[in-house]
Amino acid sequence: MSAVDGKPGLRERKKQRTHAAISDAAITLFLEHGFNQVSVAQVAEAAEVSKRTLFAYFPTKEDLVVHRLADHETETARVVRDRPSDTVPLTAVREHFLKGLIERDPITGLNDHPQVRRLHRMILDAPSLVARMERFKTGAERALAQALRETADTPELTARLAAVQIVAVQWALAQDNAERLAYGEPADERYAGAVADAEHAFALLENGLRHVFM
Amino acid sequence: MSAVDGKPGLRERKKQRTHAAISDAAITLFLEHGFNQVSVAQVAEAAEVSKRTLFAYFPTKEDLVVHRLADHETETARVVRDRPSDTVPLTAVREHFLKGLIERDPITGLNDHPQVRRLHRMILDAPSLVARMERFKTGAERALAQALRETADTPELTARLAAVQIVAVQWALAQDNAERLAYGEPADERYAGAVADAEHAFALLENGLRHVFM
DNA sequence: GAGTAAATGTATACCAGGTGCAGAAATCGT
DNA sequence: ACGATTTCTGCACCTGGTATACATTTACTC
Repeated sequence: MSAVDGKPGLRERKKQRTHAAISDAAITLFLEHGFNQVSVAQVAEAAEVSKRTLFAYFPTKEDLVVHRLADHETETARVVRDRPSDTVPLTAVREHFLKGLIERDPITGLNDHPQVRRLHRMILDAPSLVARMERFKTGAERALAQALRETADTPELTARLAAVQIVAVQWALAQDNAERLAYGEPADERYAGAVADAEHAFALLENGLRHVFM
Repeated sequence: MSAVDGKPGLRERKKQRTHAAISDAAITLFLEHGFNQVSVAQVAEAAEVSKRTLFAYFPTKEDLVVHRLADHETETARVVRDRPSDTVPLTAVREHFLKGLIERDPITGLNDHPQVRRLHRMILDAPSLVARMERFKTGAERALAQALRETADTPELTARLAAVQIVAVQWALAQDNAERLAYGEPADERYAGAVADAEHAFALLENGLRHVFM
């Protein structure tokens, strides 16, 4: 058990290689033929691994795709936690999202690299993957609610309400961007609109729906 | 096709009876033994129907449970559409939700009848059912966004943003109520708190998160 | 460096949800 | 009552996922 060693040990390295091999084989096949058109058995064969081993690394077929986003699940929560002490949570989240737009972070929906777009399309075409993304969203809500409670000592319910609103809005923005790129609009061309929409959305979050309806 | 006849025809009636028989058998078995512990084959047998026929009526196992909520998917959208002309959408939704609390509408999470609570628990215990509920939520968002666009001519993106916020908040409120009832709190005792929380939540929607964090 | 315990991997058989198909049975219009 | 049309059924089949029992590899100890 060499946990803090510089050398992770052969076993560990081999595991990582296998993990990557399976994941790569999966993504490659899925992108080429579609998620539902490729069976896990085929993925296992392409990765030169038994089906059972595949399921030892990835609990479900969907995880073969979604595990790459695992870090993003707690991203917003982390942003809130790590914000400067003179910054209010919502501002930190907005700044982070705008930075994501600049960097064309795929999670903002504003990345038009063919790989990313094909991945996006693949997910939308597979209901089980869409469902998985929803679960992902729920996880983000929970993490954010906890971060709000702990760093802005927001009361329980308020934290949950704020969290679901913030996550839902970010998600909607990203979906809107991705949708437009899927339609063929280049990211660079969309950028200005994406920023404006984000500003609008976060202003809505801050000021409420009052101004919309009245 | 006798759609408006008094006589629906034998075929139609039989279909409805079969539909109900399958659904009832499913719910009964699921409540008794748990969703994952009962196979669709068992449901089919209990309903005296072939497995193939079962899937002709319900596309997936989850639908055996969720089809009962189908109407609720567009409920908020309907409320917005049918609101009096001098009422703003958010107000209509709030009033409707508060009315739901009074009536102990299960969708508000404030119904503590044993049947309802067991159903709720059953759903939470089955990941695939939870996933299905999320999809349900997404449907509600879309329907509401459209209603907002059409009856309050809210611009596309704004409508979507408002819709996801409203749906998310209602959902959070319902979940919070249901959670407390699951904990053993009687609905009548919870009622006052539920109303206060709902008012708080809708005020948040109206006035924004500004007052929370600043 | 040999030997052993622990961890990983494999083959095989199995279960459950879901679909395709061919034909039997019920319902409908006339 | 009769043919046309739906609906139901049984069966075989595919796929995702799991259990079991066994083989292989790695790591640790002396």
